[in-house]
Amino acid sequence: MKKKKLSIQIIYRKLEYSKTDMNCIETALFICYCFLENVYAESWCNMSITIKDVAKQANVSVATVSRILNNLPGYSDETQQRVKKVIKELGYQPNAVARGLINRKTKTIGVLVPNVSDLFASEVLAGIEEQAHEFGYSVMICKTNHDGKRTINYLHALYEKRVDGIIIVSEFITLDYYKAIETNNVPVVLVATQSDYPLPFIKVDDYQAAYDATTYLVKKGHSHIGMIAGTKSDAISTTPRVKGFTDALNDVGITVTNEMITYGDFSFKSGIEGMDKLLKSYPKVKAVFCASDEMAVGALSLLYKRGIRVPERISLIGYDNTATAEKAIPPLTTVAQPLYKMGKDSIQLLLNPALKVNPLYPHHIAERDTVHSYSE
Amino acid sequence: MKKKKLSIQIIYRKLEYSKTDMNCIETALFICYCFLENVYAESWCNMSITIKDVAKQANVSVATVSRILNNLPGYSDETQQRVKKVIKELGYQPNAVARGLINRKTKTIGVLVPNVSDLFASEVLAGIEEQAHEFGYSVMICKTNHDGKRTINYLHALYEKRVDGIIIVSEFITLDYYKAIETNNVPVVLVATQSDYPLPFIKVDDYQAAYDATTYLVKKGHSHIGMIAGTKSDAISTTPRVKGFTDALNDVGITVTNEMITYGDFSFKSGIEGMDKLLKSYPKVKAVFCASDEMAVGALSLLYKRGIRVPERISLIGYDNTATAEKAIPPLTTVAQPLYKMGKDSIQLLLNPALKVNPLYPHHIAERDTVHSYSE
DNA sequence: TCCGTTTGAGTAAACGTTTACTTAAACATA
DNA sequence: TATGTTTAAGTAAACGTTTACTCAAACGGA
Repeated sequence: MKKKKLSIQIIYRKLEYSKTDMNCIETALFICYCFLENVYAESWCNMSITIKDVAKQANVSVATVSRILNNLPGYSDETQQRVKKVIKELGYQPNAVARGLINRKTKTIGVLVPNVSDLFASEVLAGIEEQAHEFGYSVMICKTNHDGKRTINYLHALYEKRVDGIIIVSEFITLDYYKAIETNNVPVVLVATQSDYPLPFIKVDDYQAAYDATTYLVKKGHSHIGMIAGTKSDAISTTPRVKGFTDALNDVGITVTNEMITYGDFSFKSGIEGMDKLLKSYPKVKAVFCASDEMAVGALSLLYKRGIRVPERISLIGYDNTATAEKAIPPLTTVAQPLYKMGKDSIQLLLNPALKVNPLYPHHIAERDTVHSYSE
Repeated sequence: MKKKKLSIQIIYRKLEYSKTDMNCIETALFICYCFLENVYAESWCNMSITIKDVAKQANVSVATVSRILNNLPGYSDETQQRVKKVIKELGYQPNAVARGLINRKTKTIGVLVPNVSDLFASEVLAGIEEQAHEFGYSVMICKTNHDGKRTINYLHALYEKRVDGIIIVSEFITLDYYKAIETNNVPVVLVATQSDYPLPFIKVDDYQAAYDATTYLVKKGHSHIGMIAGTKSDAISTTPRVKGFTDALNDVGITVTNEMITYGDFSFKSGIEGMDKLLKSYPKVKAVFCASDEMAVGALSLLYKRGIRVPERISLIGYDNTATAEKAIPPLTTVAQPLYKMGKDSIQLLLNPALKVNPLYPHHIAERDTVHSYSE
């Protein structure tokens, strides 16, 4: 224990600095104690075992230990054995923070996602996590709640933490976001969204998928088809789907009117409301294309409550093929997106930008029991 | 561009080192180029703006800049203004890695969770993320898949990354895990699980909750009650619930036999199978207590397929009150756990271990439409 | 034998912060 | 006028790695 007189000035500074510490009161008291006892002890810092300790114990330089840890050449078998033994004995764990500082690589990637607790996002997330783990990366999640300010904050936090890449799921890229992305040159990949700014992305062809879903209904003999679309202002997930729906019907000679489309926000609740509105605005409706499984299940719920049989009276087709779809009663026919795979692949693309893949992922219709067929 | 002759030795070493690099081929080629051109350029390291640049630009020392950044005293208003202006102009972003190295705090916490894509875990996760964000922490997710080896790997990875705390959700703590937890002195909080090892936790009283759910059915006039339990070996989530179920029936004079209980794994599919088995082993069954909402929905599905009306013929009560419950048809009566709040509070407990809260969180029965009442 | 290469190391300078300690000037008090 | 305190800084040493460069010994070929 080193002894040293602490001057008033130093005590003052110490107290000021200690304010930034979480356990400020304890620290302050400890410092006061040190002052009174005229003792300056560094005993409160609990050092963990570093590469230096290993080096000392094994009688080699830190460079050698580092080389052994990183499988670089430059040591004899004997040295290696000795060092590895010491590492095990001391229970040495390398400090990834120090490593990150010098390597400028943190082996960490950040994920921005509107919501963690919905099945769409969490399925993508599961894929992301899986692939990241396989590549030895950790993933930081940031729940944006579709809040612009929050998103920008997260973006900055991720840059400060020096993540090696960022994945943005289902989020519209504003100019602000893009500016932040552009200035920090950290790779970004978009999943289930797309931007006019030049950013790599992975998503399904929403227009085509909507077109196909609608055509599917037509092929099953439907002609009075309505749509419960997503958030009206959403240029990524609503506009193309509405257009796909409209075009598909136009192409078979059906004119789409306003009464046939209602807008929600992709949620269960908005599915209930949307179905209710649709029933009023378009009473002849026999089949409904819902822009999300959640809304489809909401619709299902309302129809059940009203005693309207699905698919006998009204057919329903969803979008996403989340876990909800197969668990619905009756099981929901829906447009399937390969969410898990999209998540996995986004990591691949992020870590290997050279990899030029087709950003448009294949969709298909998962046929279950909510679409009635008149065709045979 | 500095010029310098590269010796063969150095080239050799450089090439060896570059193997550790992701883009090894490019690096190697670049080095070869340098060799051929007899040029040694450091141009490939893209430096970002550091505190030194700010200091230089503002004509102060780095210490002053640091103090300003951290709101510590020791500078005039004028200096502060000048420095802040420079910070903005240069777009300086502090390096959290360097900060973490010296502070031994990374403002990051790790979350171990069996699965990200189920509603139970993701609801807890949402709470965790929310509270962490409010406290200025980032969260790293680790999907364990209930795999012991993978979990240990994650634990080590988190320690290497020097997270400030770890939250473990729904995972049984093996001796191995505990050893890892014990040696690294990083705080840990358990959510929706519990251990014989002395670790703080937050969960619902499973025994009592199961007891209450069963009693609820009894009070509604049921006497032929079955149970679809979880994984048989699960001492945390199955044993107490089975015991609660058994005790509740015993207490009203009903003897519980093996045929009245079937075991699954909490999943939708196992709910289907469980219901099927139960129907055979205990044909008189009129009400079923399911140990998860997923299984309850599975049961619902099977009953629907068989044309068995819920709740008229068979009543169902679930467990968890995940989002599935309210979206089921009919909406599922279930035992509600405050998952989101448990997630939020786990962060509070982690960051403030002094906080001595009751680890047993309140449950209640969310009454919906799957339990028939004979009582009036 | 001489010279170039390989092997098995070591030394020390980064990486970008924070902060302990120092210092000079200004201010306050007796 | 001394003396002590406060203010507004600066200097330099950490933090725990990686790695550029150095070096001596061993080796190999002509």
